[in-house]
Amino acid sequence: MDKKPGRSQEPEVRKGPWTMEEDLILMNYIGNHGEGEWNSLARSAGLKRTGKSCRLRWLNYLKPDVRRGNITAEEQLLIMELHARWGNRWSKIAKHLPGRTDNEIKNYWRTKIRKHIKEAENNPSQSSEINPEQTTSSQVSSDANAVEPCSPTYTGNLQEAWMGALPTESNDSFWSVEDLWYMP
DNA sequence: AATTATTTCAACCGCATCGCT
DNA sequence: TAGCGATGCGGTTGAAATAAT
Repeated sequence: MDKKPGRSQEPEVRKGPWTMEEDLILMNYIGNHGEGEWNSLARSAGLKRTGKSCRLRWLNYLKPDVRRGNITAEEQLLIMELHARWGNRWSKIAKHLPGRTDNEIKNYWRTKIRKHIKEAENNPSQSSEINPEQTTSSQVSSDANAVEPCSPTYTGNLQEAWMGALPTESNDSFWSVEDLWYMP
């Protein structure tokens, strides 16, 4: 797999949290060239990151149509329904939740829903709010069967795309992605 | 106010799959 | 068709944030 590109000199590879500067570089590069060919993208953009890392950062965080903020009750129901159907096929599930990433859904499941299941098991009388075994197919089944993933293709104007996709409750903590789009 | 425990989530890792030669 | 590189996916980790004591 991760083959060494050069035998003689090992390229420096950064790991860990992305800096604002790296985010900017990645966004600028993708804004100009589009996404894809992640390894060469990482090299050409001058990022000391692996292509994998760039892809993950873009898809899970920087991409304009990534929705941030709380999972809604509808989304939660949908996640439970789809998980009951497909199991841990997070990317498949994510395709039915526009703007949500597989990573986000996976994390959400592991933290919130599993916790509720555990609580429900310990306390069956209070388990009415969330019950993953009780699928609510009437609400979501038709939608789930129509597999129409939102198009990830590069449209050429990322900033417009981002503005259109801005969540209304985007008062998230720390510096946010929208801050980056307005940087010179 | 300080310390400890718990939760959250961004990012990494390894494996599987795909497409090209 | 085997070999190889690129990409995608799911599991896992660990640092930061938050809650509890």
